[in-house]
Amino acid sequence: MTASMPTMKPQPVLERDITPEGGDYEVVRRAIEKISLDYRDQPSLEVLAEAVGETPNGLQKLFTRWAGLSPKAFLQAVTLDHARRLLDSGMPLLETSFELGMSGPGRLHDLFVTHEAMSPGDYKSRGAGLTIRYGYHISPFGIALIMVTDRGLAGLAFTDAGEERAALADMTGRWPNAIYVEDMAATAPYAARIFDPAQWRSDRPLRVVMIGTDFQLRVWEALLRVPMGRACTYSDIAGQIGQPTASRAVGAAVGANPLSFVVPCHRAIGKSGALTGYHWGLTRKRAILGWEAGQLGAA
DNA sequence: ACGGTATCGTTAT
DNA sequence: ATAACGATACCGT
Repeated sequence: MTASMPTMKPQPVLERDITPEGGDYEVVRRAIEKISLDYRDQPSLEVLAEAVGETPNGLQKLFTRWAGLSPKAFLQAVTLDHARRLLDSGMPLLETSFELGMSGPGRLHDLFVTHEAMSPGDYKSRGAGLTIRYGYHISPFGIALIMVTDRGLAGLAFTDAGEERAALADMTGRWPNAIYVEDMAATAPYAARIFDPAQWRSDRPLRVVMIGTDFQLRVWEALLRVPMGRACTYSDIAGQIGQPTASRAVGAAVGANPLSFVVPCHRAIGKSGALTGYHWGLTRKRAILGWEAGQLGAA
């Protein structure tokens, strides 16, 4: 109420949304919510359009522009069956044959990443001595909160309009001793390339810093090996890091992933094919998986 | 589909 | 120390 209310948030100024896909997400999100709510009765395009306040034609266009996938195809991509298919198709996924040291260049199948591990005991604890610059950017999956250090990308969170503050608190709470500076100019280049598949190339690897416990680091590194268009189970990862009975702990570690999307925690699903959960909302997980399916088709 | 239980890293007392 | 807590999985019913 008073003039001096430091917690009163200045509404973050978002980058102008030049790409249509970014602005589409709000509608897409509502459509996905509707779809997952009653996917059993396979809602028609008309019903869907009605629910999100678009014309059938408009929704069809918008959806295809966003996902590279028609609403109908997307609807299929959200079913249990499809999720199960993501698990199987062909070769064993988490082969140890990949060279992937604790810190050293690792490689993501799609987005290329070189990562540096920073376990809290190893470095100063809880981000002490670290300066983190952050900024909000429009992404295909809502607003992305991006955090960088001078060594590379350290955090990526998602949120929706009006909830930026909560996402920031969530992230800063993970490394409470770091110094935070809002600096959109520093984060914008990351936003631009992370969400544009055309820029995922090995000749320009994305530098990433992973801050977590040893266990978490092993889980996140395992995730980095899951290629786009595929999925693995929590117990797959447990087995792969040599602790086959720890699938529940793996779930917790996956949930603690500070680098959403870049470390593809959305590709971890239950053994039944159920999506089970996502820190930034199950709807977002569906959106990302569906969007990836569309990107694959476009290639 | 639902309920109980073994399991285990993390966080908070 | 220890208790509570999951984005699990498995076994009943």
